[in-house]
Amino acid sequence: MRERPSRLALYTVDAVLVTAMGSELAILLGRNSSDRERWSLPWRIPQTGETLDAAAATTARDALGELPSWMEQIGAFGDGKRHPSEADVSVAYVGLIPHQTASPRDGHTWFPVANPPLLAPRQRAMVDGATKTLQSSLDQAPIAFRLLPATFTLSELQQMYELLLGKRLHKASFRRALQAAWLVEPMDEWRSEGRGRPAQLFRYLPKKKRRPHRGVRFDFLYP
Amino acid sequence: MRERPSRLALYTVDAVLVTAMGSELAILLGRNSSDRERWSLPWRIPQTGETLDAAAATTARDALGELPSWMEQIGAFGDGKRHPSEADVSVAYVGLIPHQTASPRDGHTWFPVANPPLLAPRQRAMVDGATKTLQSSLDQAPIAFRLLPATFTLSELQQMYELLLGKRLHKASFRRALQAAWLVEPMDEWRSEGRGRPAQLFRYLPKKKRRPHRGVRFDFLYP
DNA sequence: TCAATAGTGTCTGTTAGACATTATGGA
DNA sequence: TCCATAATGTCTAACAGACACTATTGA
Repeated sequence: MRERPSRLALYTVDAVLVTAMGSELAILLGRNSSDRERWSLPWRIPQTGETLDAAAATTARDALGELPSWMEQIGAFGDGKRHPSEADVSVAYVGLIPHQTASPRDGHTWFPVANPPLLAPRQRAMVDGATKTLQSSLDQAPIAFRLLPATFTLSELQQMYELLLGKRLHKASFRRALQAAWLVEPMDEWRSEGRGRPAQLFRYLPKKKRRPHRGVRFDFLYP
Repeated sequence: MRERPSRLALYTVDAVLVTAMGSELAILLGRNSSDRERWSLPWRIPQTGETLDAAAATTARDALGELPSWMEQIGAFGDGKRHPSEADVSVAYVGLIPHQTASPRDGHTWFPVANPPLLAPRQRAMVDGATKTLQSSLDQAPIAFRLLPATFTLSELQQMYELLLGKRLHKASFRRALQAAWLVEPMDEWRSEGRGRPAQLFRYLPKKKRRPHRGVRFDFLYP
């Protein structure tokens, strides 16, 4: 059984590890150390001198056995909600796991992000924050690419975007925008998936390009 | 002199308070408590039971005498860099101050954000994070409006956007997009600024509108 | 052959930016 | 009057979405 956290630890680092399973996103949960009936996000009390980013990476590796293909801090959570540790504050990270190749360590399982088991309120907030972070940085960082294997079809890429955005996208528009962005390179491979014409495989290989200049957006509804 | 932080405090809450002074952004700094020759961001050790948001608000009020018109958490900073307190980690917030009406408390002064005095490395990173946060949520939240007084001209609003974005904007396009967003209401007042035709005053009053549906963007250059 | 999916060409309505023009005050 | 700024109308190129069509496989 995991050792009880020291009373001196006033903050933890928690990881929301996300992968795509079929047509939905999944997060990795482990058995709660104090109550084996319940589940919790992987977390860790940083060693002295350990950076936050390093602690998050270690947390992910301890739970998964491998490092996420992409990690980013979500923020600090601590609005009086309960946490498996006795820490006042938890610094949350979101991490992406490319395929579902990784075999979680003992006691860890993937759960659908839309329908997780009961979590401590603060961890519940972190999961919500993770999906929000992924959506909002979807067009600023290669989130979808980091959730896919090294080679993929354009339909798979579009489905990943649709999964992350929670809405359908227009096929021709999607491919036009993708081509203009110089992000993928076609391979000399095709993949046949049941019936229908086989799809060409691509890999993520961003090339130099001019910064897209967009106009101002006023996308907020209310204060 | 400010009391020395307790050795038990493992994290602080720091506030990056931003206002617009003329043609540049400014941040509020106070004298460092241990070395009066140096400057630092306002910060605070949260009381037990105090939420992070509440601690950030209190930090701002203690330094300014008033609450910011908008606050948001930037994230947790702690990559081994030094901080005026002995905390391992600092949770940073950015706050907006509408005009420069507020008179900072003793020992506090506004500094240009582009050219601040020497800061502790971790606080320097928080200031950079603050401008990045403002830029990236500029089209998701009424940042520019919260930096302006209650009534303003459209030129002032555009100049605020240009200041935050660091680039010039097209006047006609800016006003078209603004009108389509139903965010401002014209007043029955005009203001004459030196020569030229007087400008009509507006106030921020967002109205119901349909969510704008945008296509996918691939705005990142490299991994 | 039909069904299903990949991939592309064309059209159209919307929009961002360029440009020009009018409006209205102060010097 | 001239000049500076506000405010707006028109044109054009770019682009997003709709639609239709071709291409290529398995059943």
